[in-house]
Amino acid sequence: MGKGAELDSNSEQCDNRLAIDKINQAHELARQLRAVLLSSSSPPAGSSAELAGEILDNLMKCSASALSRLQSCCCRTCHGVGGQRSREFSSEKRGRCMPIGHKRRKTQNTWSTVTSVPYDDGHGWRKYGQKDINSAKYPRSYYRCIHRKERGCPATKTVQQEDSDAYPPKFIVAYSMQHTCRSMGASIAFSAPQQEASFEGSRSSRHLLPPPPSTATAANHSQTSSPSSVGDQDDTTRLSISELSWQEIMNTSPPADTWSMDSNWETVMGCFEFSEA
DNA sequence: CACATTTGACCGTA
DNA sequence: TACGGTCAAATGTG
Repeated sequence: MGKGAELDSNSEQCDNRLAIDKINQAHELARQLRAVLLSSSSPPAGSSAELAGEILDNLMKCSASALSRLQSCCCRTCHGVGGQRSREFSSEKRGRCMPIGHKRRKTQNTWSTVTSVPYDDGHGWRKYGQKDINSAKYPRSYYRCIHRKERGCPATKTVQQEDSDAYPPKFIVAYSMQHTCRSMGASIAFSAPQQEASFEGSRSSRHLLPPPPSTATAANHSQTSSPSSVGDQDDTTRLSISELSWQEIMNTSPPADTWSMDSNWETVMGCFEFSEA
């Protein structure tokens, strides 16, 4: 109907555009930062600089992913958020605009990352299914936000171990829908101490310790993050460094004389704050 | 007992 | 019609 919707749509496009610009900016900054880090005399394996390089790689991957997602997503208002599924409703959704979560294959509005620590991304997840996937060696596990009930948070993710038997094993984590449950006060949970690793031994040097390799499927490590996990942050931001918890990144941040990245770091962080708004 | 996970069935999409 | 995503009863765990 009318202009209201049109206005909303326009303003959302504006927001998306802003988001895209900001992510682009962050991506570029991350690229520069990475170059600075890696150019400063090739760091020894396992050093903080190397770790930072890895983090930045992930950051860049995630920002690229977020970008493509934003650019391809034009239907958020159409989908809305917080869709509680109902079978009654599902029968009448043949139209183009069906509610989210209705057994639609999620080729859109999803983004993924590859990580060896798929269960420790700062959100609480509850497993609701597992399936053997046709072409995959390992089953895929399905998780949804633990706040789905009380807050109607629509966020879901799937975790699937890559076919390769590499060690540490890599997991493809595909996220779908943004968290709408971020009310736990946190912006970025630098200080959130309650977040326990989702699998044994993953707290210290989590980035180097994979879940027990496996035959054990992803599901076997599905002790979900505790509900009191680190602040529910918008995934666009949080995902960027999902492979390392924020507090760990900060804890491992060496002094400025080692990294000389103060300004860049703050700028990068500043860029990502927009998604909190 | 409450809550989380497992698992088979159901159903929409491609 | 095969495949993938979700539901919900059954089961496990503390």
